[in-house]
Amino acid sequence: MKLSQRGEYAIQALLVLGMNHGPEVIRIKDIAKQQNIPRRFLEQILNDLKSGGFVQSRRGVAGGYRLERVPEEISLSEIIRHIEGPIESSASSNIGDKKRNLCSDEAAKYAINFVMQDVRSAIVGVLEAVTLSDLCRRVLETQRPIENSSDYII
Amino acid sequence: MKLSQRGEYAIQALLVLGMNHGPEVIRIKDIAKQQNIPRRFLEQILNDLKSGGFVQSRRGVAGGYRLERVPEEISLSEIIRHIEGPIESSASSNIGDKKRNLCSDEAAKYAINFVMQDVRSAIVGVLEAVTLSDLCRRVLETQRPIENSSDYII
DNA sequence: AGAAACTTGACTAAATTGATCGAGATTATA
DNA sequence: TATAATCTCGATCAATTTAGTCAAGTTTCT
Repeated sequence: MKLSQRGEYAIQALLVLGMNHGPEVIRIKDIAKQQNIPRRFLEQILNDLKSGGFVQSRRGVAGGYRLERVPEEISLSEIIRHIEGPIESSASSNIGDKKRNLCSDEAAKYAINFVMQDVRSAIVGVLEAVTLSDLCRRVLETQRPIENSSDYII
Repeated sequence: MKLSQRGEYAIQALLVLGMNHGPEVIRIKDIAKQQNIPRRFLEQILNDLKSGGFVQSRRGVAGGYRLERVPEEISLSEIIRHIEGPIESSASSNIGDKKRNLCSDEAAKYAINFVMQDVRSAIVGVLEAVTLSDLCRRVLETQRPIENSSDYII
């Protein structure tokens, strides 16, 4: 399971918007600079996120982007599903559930697909449980240095 | 998580060898025909599986392939890891565990990567638990029709 | 009016994937 | 020993996907 560059950029951008969640918008340029994402590419991605209902945009001079929903209600699975395409489905063959009279390659594919469904469920299970807000919290923890103990203040 | 064609073919081929596990070898040609896999492509794949220690080969007129290990001891995770490359790793960035003084794009990537590690663990967890022999059993169940009940025998 | 920003759709380049091919090496067997 | 059948190895090719760029447009603030 590898996240595409596009997917990673999308989450990074949402993370920036999540960290600065509020009424004001943030410019593409600033997100691109802060996260080191090619600006033109990011334009595409944000546009895509907009059509997915994740962000709102404002045009014109004071324009930019903001989240359309609160970070607590955006799960990673939604984001990835929208950017990378459906995680589940991709049922390699369109063998329904008949489970009978399959020639041997169909039988093999069916068995393989069965396991892959379990894999996909496991993936979704993890991603479903993580929200944008969870990610933001983790970023905060990461960025904020020690500051809690063992600093000798005379 | 999508299995590449190559990966699916590899498992199909191993499945054929697993279903016919024994001292005799099976020809590429037959596997290709039975599973409807392009022969030349399958040659590549079986060669790769050989270098991975999954199958043995015999050259010459009565040549072919057989499993190198018993199907009970070959897990899907091993197969996929060998064919598709490492599932875990792929740590997008080489940020160790320092977790301090990261600029904001590194902090974001770090947080994302953290979740993706969970995803990979979940994937491996599922695949680790399924052996080639499990898959063979499922194929048998699929292929063998009803025959157990509700067939009125006068 | 003009500058700053998002919007849209086409376009290109590089990487990956799926597949094919030819020539070689090995081995049973007639 | 000749030969046909089979695996082996490396190159090559075409299609697809991915990453990224660009130009021309629309909107909005001042």
